[in-house]
Amino acid sequence: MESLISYFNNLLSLDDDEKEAVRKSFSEKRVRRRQFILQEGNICKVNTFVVEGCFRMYMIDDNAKEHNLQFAIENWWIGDIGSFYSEEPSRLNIEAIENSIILQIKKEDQLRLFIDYPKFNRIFRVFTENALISYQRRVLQNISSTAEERYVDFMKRYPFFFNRISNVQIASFIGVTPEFLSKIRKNISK
Amino acid sequence: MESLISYFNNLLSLDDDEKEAVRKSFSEKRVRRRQFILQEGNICKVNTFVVEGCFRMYMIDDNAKEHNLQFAIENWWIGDIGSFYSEEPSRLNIEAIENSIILQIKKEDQLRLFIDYPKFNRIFRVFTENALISYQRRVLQNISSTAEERYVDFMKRYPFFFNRISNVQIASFIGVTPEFLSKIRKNISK
DNA sequence: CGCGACGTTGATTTGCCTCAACGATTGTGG
DNA sequence: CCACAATCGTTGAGGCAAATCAACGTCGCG
Repeated sequence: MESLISYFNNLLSLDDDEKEAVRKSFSEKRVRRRQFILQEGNICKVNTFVVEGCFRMYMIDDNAKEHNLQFAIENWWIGDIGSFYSEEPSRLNIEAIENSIILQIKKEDQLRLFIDYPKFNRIFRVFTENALISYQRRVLQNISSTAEERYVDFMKRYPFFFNRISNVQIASFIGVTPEFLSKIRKNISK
Repeated sequence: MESLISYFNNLLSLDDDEKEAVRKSFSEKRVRRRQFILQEGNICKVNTFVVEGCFRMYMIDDNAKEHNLQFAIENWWIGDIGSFYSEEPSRLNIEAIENSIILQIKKEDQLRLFIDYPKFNRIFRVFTENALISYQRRVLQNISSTAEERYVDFMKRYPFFFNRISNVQIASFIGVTPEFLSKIRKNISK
């Protein structure tokens, strides 16, 4: 829990009331590798902060293929924000890649936090802006780069995923097959 | 200006003070077709609301090819949010596709608005969330759909762009060449 | 009028996928 | 602790989606 407090505190310092509100609003949970915290068809009712561990969020398409939209490790947020706000069933799945510890807040508690402590409005606005910026960059990259360029950029941008996320998962994230990623890697290593 | 007031008012009703603050914070501008409101290398210092007209935001890649990241028409926002917040030079261009009328707010005025009238924090948070959701969907679509599926979805989602944005621009948005889009259209019309 | 953007078509090339096979590693249950 | 299954990473042959390049008619605009 204290890791979340200090995460917030780094963005915008919190007073004791606000810290206490955070402690009351979030609840801790442990999940094992391969467990799901969201499955397709369900409404995403919580926003999740990763204290320890690793997750992937992905969609299954009509041909039963999985496409990773996002990973999340320590101090990252994860959730289907579309389903969370619209309260419609999600098309996404969120699965633990490692045994993990998370902190979750329910929608109503988050809204309450925004009303009672406006500071969190600002914090979450900034957080959403940063996510938006990174998705924008990714759209641009998808429509303008080759698979090799996307892979090189991925490794440069997220070096800490090395040895933590398999190449199968990385391939799915950058939008190629594992076989082709293998050929890319072979090609680069020369 | 009143179109912006009623845009805000629809999301979260404004009192007279807040309306006045909006009038003071934004300034109106007219731009002609082919004029730029942001060019690569400059810092994006303003957030823009389109009152009338149409814009496209695009990147030029190393092979001098243009890639449209976003369009904006009446009641849409446009700007390079990454450059706006980081104050680093933008890699994007924003060009008027039609003669247009816009309302712009400078970064410092927007921050002031957030501080003086917290309601705008919430409004802009919601606006950013919606943008994030749509970029997420686009990333997923780019890594999971064929060009034809992306085109069909584009036309269904944005039917009001029909006859307003050329196929060259649409092709660039969905990430294909104009020649291939032409073949897709031929194929669909059967 | 003439020029430049647009939309289209065809021929060719290429980036990436599909399918099949294999050894190496990991994990799991008996 | 071993045996077996499952997942992973890799390689190769063949195929398909989309890019490239070139050409041409149309249209709006200066």
